Amino acid sequence: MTPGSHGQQPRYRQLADALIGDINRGRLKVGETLPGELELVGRFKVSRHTVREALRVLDDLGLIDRQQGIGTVVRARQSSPAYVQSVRTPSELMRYPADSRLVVVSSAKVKANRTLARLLDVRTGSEWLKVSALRRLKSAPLPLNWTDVYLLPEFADVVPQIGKRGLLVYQLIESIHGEHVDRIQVQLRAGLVTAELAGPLESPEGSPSLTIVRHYFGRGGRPFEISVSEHPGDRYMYALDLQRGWQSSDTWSTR
Amino acid sequence: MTPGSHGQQPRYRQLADALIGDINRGRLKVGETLPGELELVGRFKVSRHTVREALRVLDDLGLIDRQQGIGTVVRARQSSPAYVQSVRTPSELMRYPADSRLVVVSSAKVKANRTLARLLDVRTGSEWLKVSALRRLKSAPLPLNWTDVYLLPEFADVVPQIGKRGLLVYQLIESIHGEHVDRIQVQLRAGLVTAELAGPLESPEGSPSLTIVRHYFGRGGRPFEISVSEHPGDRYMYALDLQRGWQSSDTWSTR
DNA sequence: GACCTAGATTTGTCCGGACATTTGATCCCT
DNA sequence: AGGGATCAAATGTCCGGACAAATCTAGGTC
Repeated sequence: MTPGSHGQQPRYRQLADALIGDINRGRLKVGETLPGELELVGRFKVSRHTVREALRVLDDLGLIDRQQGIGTVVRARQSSPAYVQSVRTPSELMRYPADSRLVVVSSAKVKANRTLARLLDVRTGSEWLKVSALRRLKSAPLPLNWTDVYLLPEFADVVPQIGKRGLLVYQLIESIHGEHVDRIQVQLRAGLVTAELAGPLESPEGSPSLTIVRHYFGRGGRPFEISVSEHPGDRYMYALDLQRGWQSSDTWSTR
Repeated sequence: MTPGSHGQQPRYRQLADALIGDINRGRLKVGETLPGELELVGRFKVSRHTVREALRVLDDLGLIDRQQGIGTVVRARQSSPAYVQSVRTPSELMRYPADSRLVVVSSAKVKANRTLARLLDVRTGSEWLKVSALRRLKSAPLPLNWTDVYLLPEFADVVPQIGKRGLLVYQLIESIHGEHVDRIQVQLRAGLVTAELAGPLESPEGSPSLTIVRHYFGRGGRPFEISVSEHPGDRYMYALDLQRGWQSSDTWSTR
């Protein structure tokens, strides 16, 4: 193995690539054990450190399992990509109960500071219109959730329509501005009801809350709307129902 | 640093934990440069290899950036969720990170009392085999989640295989018993780390936790496996990424 | 056949060393 | 003031070695 020349990969990467190639081609099969470290040392004329660095690359890709005393076992032919499953329709995914109402509480222009930029995964300093709203059910005394919607400022004129036409915010933007949602990214994580939201949500500060962050991307690949919702734990559950065999009727799917 | 005693962490992990603690506490601040490798060698009386192994742990957690000629810069006070789950197919939906291990902690027969029956959405009085397990990431010092798996008693024989063949529990049942998953229902809600789980999860009691309940239904429409997982809030984020236009290659879909 | 022990195999951890590469700072010359 | 060369500092890569720990297998004994 001869690195050191210009543009050549380090030895450990060359070895990693060779092993990955063997696995991808099926020469090394899932379930099989790789040659031991010492054997690879002999075969490729490199140090054990180099071999271990190469194997670590495969490990990071999820292609192999290493275990002391046992050896290195192939466990996937290809590293798994990060993609998403298909659902019926985004509107169904986003849907709240039919009898719920979204009531805008406030709106203001904000510039994304470092913390907000990280939360929204946008550029620090970028400007957004922040619309805060409370969703209530007619049938329930307590609010369902609190949502902060961040819009590109050019879509400010949809704010008066929010909660009024039975459409979701991104649908209002599609309807009024011709913007087209190409991709939606949804993140769910555990949060807590903050002191600030305890009042509006009528929930004890510090109680559990389900945080859902949604990014709506247009054709150009940039997000034009981002929403952050807090759902007190006892009032909201996010559910998926998967069934083998059904083909989604919508054109939404994983990419 | 004195490892070698029973149950003690390797030196590189002790050093990693010390540095992580400094970063989490703010003693090492975001944007600051860590002491160089040679300085850490001198300060902690370990080899440069050990220092580099420790720094790799921080790197894997997303806490630091290392660059040749510049140094090691702190870039996050806390690690981003240990795992962001984005998926292509339902089987991937159920998958956890490539380098995670599920370790069975206990198993016992239980009869569903009223509370459990409601949680599991099963009949009160029905009998289940409850298997408790902890999932850990190789690359993360803290456990990812705690899972209670409830199985029909007739599938008790798969328990010794759990965590051993790289298969999910329902796949073990399919493989060993010919049971067929026809439908999976996934529910996400906000929870809290209970007193009981604070120890095993190494997370403060009362801190937020993402609860995921999964029901696996067979052809007859009855659930044969139900799992309840608790993920401390700072270690897990559930993500969906939807894109218009692509057709899923799998036959699963929502209904 | 079951059990126990010893040995072999394999990866995990740790050490010390050396050189390569990258980056930034400093100094000198024009 | 600007540009180039040099040097120092830092991480990246590679080597060889040693011992620890985990696992499995073979052989012997009961």
